Amino acid sequence: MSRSGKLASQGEQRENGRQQILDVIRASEHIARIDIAKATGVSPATVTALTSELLNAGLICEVAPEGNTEGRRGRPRVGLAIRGDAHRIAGIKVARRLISIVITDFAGHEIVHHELALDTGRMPAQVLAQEIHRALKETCKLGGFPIADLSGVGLGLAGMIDAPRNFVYWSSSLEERNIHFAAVLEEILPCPVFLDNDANLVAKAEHLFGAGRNCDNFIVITIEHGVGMGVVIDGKIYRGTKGCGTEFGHTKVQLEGALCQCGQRGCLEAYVGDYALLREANISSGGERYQTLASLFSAAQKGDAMAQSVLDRARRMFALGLANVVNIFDPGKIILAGARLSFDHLYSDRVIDEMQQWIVDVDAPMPEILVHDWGDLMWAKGAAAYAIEEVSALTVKRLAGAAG
Amino acid sequence: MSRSGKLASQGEQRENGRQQILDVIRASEHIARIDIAKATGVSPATVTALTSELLNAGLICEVAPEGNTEGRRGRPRVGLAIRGDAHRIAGIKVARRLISIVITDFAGHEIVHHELALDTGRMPAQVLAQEIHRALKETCKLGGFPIADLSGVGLGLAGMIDAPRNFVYWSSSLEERNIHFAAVLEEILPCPVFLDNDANLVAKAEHLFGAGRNCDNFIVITIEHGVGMGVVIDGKIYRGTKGCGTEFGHTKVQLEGALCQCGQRGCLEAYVGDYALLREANISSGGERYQTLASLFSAAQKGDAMAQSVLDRARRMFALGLANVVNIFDPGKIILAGARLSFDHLYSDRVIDEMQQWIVDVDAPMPEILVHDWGDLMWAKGAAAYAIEEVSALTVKRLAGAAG
DNA sequence: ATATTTTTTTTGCATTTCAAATTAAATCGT
DNA sequence: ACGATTTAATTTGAAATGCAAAAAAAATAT
Repeated sequence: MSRSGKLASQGEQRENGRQQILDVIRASEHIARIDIAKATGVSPATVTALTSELLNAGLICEVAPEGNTEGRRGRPRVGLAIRGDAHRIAGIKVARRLISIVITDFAGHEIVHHELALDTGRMPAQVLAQEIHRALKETCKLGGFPIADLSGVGLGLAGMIDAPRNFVYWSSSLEERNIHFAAVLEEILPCPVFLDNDANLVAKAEHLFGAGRNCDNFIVITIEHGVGMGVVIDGKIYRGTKGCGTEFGHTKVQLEGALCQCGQRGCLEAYVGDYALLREANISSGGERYQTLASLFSAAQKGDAMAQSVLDRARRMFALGLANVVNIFDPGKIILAGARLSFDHLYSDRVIDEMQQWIVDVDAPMPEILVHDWGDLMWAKGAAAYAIEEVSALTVKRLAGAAG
Repeated sequence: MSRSGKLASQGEQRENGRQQILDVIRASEHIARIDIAKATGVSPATVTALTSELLNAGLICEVAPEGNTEGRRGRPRVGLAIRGDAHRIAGIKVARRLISIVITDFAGHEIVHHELALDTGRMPAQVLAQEIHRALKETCKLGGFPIADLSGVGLGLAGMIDAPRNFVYWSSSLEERNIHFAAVLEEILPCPVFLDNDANLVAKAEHLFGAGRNCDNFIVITIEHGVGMGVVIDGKIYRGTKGCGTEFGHTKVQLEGALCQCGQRGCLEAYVGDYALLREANISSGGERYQTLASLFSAAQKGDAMAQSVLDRARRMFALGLANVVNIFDPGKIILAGARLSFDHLYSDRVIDEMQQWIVDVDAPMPEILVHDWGDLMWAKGAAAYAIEEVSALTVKRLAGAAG
């Protein structure tokens, strides 16, 4: 039922207002109170009241008015911005044999980053927690502040994760299944830990700081070892009922198709993932000719028909998967995120053309499709973005409790 | 951004409260004020205030307290229910050569229904509007009241429809493309018209009156001539950015696959739709052996290997499509809606088993999958459900404007 | 009859938002 | 230079709204 909002009790309402204004400020670097009022529909009087609370709490600060201050009549507008010093936030991504960490301020600006090799890919929760703790301490040392300064840690793991519950169904980095890993970490870290699937984290980062900044309905496709998807609907990550969300990489694109690393058959990932490409190419060539994607690409460019056909199939399968996503979600925007190198073969005009041909046709423009190349720290930054949002919410909530 | 609600201005807030309470009452036939308070978290004082407004407006009425009134101490609870007399609502479904109409009261109880043949399947908007007007007048006559008594009309069309804008991109019943068909109808009808895709309407009906009554996250799959899907997320129909939503039937399940009536290849519908089954069976048997689905089914039951294989493939494709929906949406419940007969072959333990095998695995229960057989009037009832909800919202909004 | 229990309504208060008025801080015009 | 004008931010006062607590209502239990 319920077409629009619920009735909110006074406290909640105020909390919502504060959070909403904080969000608007974060979405635009600098913004004057009058523009906050216009953007939110809240009256200027209320904006003044709410922003002064946020100022008091130290979450935002006044800055010089934006750009063309000259030539404007009237009282000059005062810019408001997130106060970076308010909090230090860590974002952590645990990959197969690597921990990447970014520490940012509350405005999302990077303070320091660090990477650390892991001996093994999969380990017990206690051990991984210790490794993370160690890596985090090292990173803080690099930044020149104690670990106790951190207000929150965001952590991205590959696997099936119920983020609202901070619960890991399964992760390729952990030996245990069904474990509250955030709780394990919180025992040795001095601040709250927020856990999520890595594709969702990238979506969060795009929404807070990236190509989705002024868009509340979009989809992020991540291509790394596997294929992931993060779905933002009405400004929120869509996670489904179990909280573990949207398994684009394991949607089936072929009945009884290729074997996937998840053990099932016909998964999209089993056609477009890097391991899948190499496997297919080596089977077709009857040997171990290709050790890296790069060698496969160059063979194709040199005209090797077999290499071309392997990449070709991957491209078409990817276009098909994307078309299905468009047919099902009708998103406003699709962001392909990842290290450009690893999916150059999957992003070309031919993919777009093929995809278009499979999209149910209406007389309306196709969703915008764009590539956002973040580099190696993409995942860690996403984790930081998530933690920033959660710490924001916590702080605002605490504000609501304390101040009147 | 914005994790939870927005700040609502006073009027909106009250409107939300009224709407929320009306929704709770509708969801439970009878309910006492104290239980509304418990269900919504609103204080009893406010529930009294809001319900008295709704009573004054004539939208709800007091009824005898529910069941076991004996043996309970204390002041007896007074049941509240939707006042059926408040409005008369029509739900209309235009199928290929048939208009079905249901007229219900405001509580969703059927008053009268009627069906009318159409000479042609596709026609100009003006002509279809006249036909609908005529059919509606006849139906009202059957019910013994003038057409002017109607407060709202819900209309379901097959095709691509942007419901919030009441806009038809394309419909198999209309010659025109890109037309505001609701506006055409409203010129000759005495009440507002609400237009939607038929699968969404069924989802709305399930949510208001059916198997989704106490569930805010579920998916409805409809199987008729084609295959449709309605997605309910957080209690609202998900429609995507163009408003034309979720084209499950045209997701691609096979690269370069079977030809679909939409002109594209590999659509799910082209494997499981009734026309697709007959086509495939007749091609395989090299003739025109099967005129109806029933004959194909009976051939399969008698052991005809070819017929079995056609049905078998449909079943597996359907399981694959369902699995993808589960992998992508992770819904709490899946409702297969339609005339049972037409998809008995698609609903069996084997489908569930195959589907399960393709669902990404977590240690959590599968979504509940259930069949809801509505009979022929399913679509029209769905249209009525939609109109009831919209008329509710309009009335509550008007209340907010008028009363204080 | 009186006490007890439970639901509903009333009362009074605290909060909150907004419109309108006011103040603040700049440029424009002469 | 100095008032007029313009625009932004703040203050003020009024209206609304939701809730806790108290009161009233309506039943059963003793």
